[in-house]
Amino acid sequence: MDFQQLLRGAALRVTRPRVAVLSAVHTHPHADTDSIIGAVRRDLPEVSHQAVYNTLHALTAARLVRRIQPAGSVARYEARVGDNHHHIVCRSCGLIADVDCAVGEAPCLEASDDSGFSIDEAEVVFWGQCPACS
Amino acid sequence: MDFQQLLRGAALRVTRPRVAVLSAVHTHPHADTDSIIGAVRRDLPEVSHQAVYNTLHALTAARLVRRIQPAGSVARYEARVGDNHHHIVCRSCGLIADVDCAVGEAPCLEASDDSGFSIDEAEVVFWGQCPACS
DNA sequence: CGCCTAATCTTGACTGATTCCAGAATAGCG
DNA sequence: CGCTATTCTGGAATCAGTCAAGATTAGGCG
Repeated sequence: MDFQQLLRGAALRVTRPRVAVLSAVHTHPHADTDSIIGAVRRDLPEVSHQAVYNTLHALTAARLVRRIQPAGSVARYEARVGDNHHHIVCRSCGLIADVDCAVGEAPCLEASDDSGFSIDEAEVVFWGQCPACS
Repeated sequence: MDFQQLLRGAALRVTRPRVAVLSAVHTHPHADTDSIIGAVRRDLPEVSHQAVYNTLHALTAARLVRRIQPAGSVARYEARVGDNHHHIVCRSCGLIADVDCAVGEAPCLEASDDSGFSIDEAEVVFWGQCPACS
């Protein structure tokens, strides 16, 4: 995966921290910011946490990563973008798994009554117990 | 609405803070903890924030209220329980509206592949712009 | 190739929601 | 009415995330 190319394609400057963050998100799907900082520092021990926060925001805005945040969790990031898939979260250990969207493009569901809102996305989170916890 | 009865029915002790919190959640759907503290203190100016946090947890565990927390938001609470409805959240102002679930009982959706999880709930959050913001 | 400037990064303080804790108050049983 | 476990108060602590100022650097331009 050519991360430099991905960054350039999104009109983002190529810096070591950014490449490392993008790489870490690809390597660790659903990781929280702290884990990403840890992963990045294995390559670049000097990166500040602020640089990682900045980068994650920039990458999210550029749609190179997606931010997910199940209720009660800190922010997590994944590199799988553009396919509108959903997630299963384990109530016990917090493990997150991907679920393909059976319906297709976002928004994949119609609201029964949209209260006048213009809807652009339907986010689905399944809750339950993972195999290890049940 | 007889809040004392609701509390007793859930085997919870009836205290002034609890009645006030339960009442506030009924009166202010989707309110965050701070708003609830404010509403409660209109009746009981001396209530500690900790009592409100404790009570909200107890009420949530007893299923007398439901906790919702769209990504990027603080915890919010609503008294509408047991009907598995969903929510629309405005990306601009954070306004939340209820959406009836078209499908029925929880979990109202099947995951295409559950990865071995046992699923008990499918939470749907629609994202868009509310009438005022669009 | 090297300069220049805006974008990015480092450092460190700060915020705000939530939790933790110890001691005082109280609901509700007997 | 008194007892005890539960709940409440007050205050400190935690933790993710943000803010801000000054140093560094990517990448366009000559």
